Amino acid sequence: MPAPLETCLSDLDCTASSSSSDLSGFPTDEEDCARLQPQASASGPPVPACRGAPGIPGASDTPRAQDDDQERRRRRGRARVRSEALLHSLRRSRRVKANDRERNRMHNLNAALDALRSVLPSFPDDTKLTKIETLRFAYNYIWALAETLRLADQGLPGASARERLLPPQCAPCLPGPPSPASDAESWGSGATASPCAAAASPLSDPSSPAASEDFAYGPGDSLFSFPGLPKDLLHTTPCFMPYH
DNA sequence: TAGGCCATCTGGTCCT
DNA sequence: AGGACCAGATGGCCTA
Repeated sequence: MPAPLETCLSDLDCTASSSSSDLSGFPTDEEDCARLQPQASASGPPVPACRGAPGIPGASDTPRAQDDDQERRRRRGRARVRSEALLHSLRRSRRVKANDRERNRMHNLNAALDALRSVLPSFPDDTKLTKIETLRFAYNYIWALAETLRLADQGLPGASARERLLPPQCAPCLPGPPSPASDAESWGSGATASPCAAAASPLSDPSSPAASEDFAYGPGDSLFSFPGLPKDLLHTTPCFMPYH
């Protein structure tokens, strides 16, 4: 949305240039004051003395004096425009700097999100998790990995903990190292694309993120999106749920 | 065309 | 004072 900024800056440039450069050939305000009000400069700063010019006795008595009066008024106007432009310019430059920092900050934040996406199970090339999906997915992914470790530590006999933890159709949902081919298929871009969405399992662990009101099970469409997801729907996706 | 997502700008607030 | 952080506003792009 560069237009407003550019417009603003160009406006500023116009204002600043028209006020700081002497287009009409008149001297600066300070010069005006020093020259036109020598009696005032002795008792105070030139500019305030100039502001008081209309109150000077006999200032508008003659046509010549009236011209001078008008001229002073014009110069005061130009001085005010100049000082306002200066202030505006200062604020403007600070704003531009702040905008730049903010942009950079958001870029860093996005880079961090990209880094997070890169360590999550991969998706088809043309699907990119949104920011909120990335965060929710990461939360659940971490929870699932931790749960896997926890149950594995309990020393389940026979099949591996991974196989014990998940129904066969959900095994791909807990990937080891991200494998684009298989994980892309298993995660898919929507709930219906994932085999995990087909099976049902009771939600038995209240500490599961799946039990939280604010988290989804993973990426994709309706099944994965909170809030407002019906509780019974929450219980239909076994992925990342404790499974016994 | 409506809705979702995103980038950017902006002003306010807090912190150093 | 200046920077970081935050939330609201706005407009562009994309998709169903």
